[in-house]
Amino acid sequence: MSTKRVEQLHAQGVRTRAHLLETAREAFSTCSDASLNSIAKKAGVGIGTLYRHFPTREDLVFELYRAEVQQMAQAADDLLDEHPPLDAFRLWLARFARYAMTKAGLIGALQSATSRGRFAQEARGPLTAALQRLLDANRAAGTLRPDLEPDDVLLAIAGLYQLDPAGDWEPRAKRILELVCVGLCRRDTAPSGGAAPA
Amino acid sequence: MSTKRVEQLHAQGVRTRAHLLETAREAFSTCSDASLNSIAKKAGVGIGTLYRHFPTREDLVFELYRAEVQQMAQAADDLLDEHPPLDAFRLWLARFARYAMTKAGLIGALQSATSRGRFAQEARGPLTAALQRLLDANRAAGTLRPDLEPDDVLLAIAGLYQLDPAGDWEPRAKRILELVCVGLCRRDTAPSGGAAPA
DNA sequence: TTGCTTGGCGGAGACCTCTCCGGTAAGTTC
DNA sequence: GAACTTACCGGAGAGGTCTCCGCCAAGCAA
Repeated sequence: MSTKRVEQLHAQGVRTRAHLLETAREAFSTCSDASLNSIAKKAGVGIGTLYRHFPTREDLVFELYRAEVQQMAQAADDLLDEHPPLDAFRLWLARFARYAMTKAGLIGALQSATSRGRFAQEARGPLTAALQRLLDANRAAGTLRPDLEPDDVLLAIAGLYQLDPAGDWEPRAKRILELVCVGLCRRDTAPSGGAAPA
Repeated sequence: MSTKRVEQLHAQGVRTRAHLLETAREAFSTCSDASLNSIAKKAGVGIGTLYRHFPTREDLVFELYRAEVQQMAQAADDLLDEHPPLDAFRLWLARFARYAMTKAGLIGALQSATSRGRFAQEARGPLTAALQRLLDANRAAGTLRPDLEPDDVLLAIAGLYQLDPAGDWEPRAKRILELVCVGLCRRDTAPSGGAAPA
């Protein structure tokens, strides 16, 4: 008994956490708003255990999609490498929309990320950093307004959160993003063409 | 007993409803997210009664602010009378933001109004109608993009819903609205000045 | 060994939202 | 006025979220 459990000193917690995550991923893939209660039950742990590992629903969801968020941040760099700054920015926004709408539950967590909560720190970190790089590149290229902050962008695209992931969100998302892009462009520059500066 | 109750035929329901509304207004003014439970209790009615009168929280909140919503719709006309279309549009958005942030609970109801629910119909009715008038006037004046729908605007300003009414929301709201306005303007028109059309 | 500390665990319980249904009283018909 | 209809009322109960606390076992010190 003692030898068997040698590696399980503190490892028990790690395993419980991993198991919880696995169960949650499964549950969310079936039903995007599965109750935490049901997840704990399905994982065979008490509800208290779930809550100690993930104090809020957002914590759990974010943990589940941490990789996706990182990937989203990474995508900013990739897009900047392969495209002109403004195009990169636009493509990134489109990808952001698709990720948010596609992954069950991510949208809800993302929404609260714009305000408070642990998710706010952890998700906004990579996200705002990525946005900052995009904005910097565009500032250098003179394509977007020079006074923009990542938070402005995050707030400007908040309309995405109102969309119903189960419905026909794509055309509406496209419209929103288009509007936002125009709003973010330098006033003396045409949004996609090559108008003469003032 | 019978004479006393003459006017309470069906009026009992009306009175209960009014009393509920009164209690709710009071409760919300103290705590913007008072529980429906506590409101029913404070009003001295069963929770079921509250739910029959107001099937969802939004129904209750909307009823509370119905006058404000009407007023907001009316304001669109007033502003159009007194200002050029674009200014009217901007002033209206600013007022919208202030109303939404100021009135406890309205913001939450407004948020869900962009999607589904009874509030969606009832609040969006006046709101989208007002927006439609603003958009029409601006279309005629050539100031805003001619292809805009009220829903686009409602979605574009959804960032407001992320703001914390208790915090320092004003500068951020101002930034959002400014961005949105630029995005909604005709591309060949400067947002506030008089640039030459292409 | 024998405590003592500490991380991890489970679930009772407080409180909430929302549904459903039996009871009751107002109004109606005969 | 007796029976019937219909609105309205109250609260039990299902199911959620989240907190709190007692329990256990591992690791550590004497």
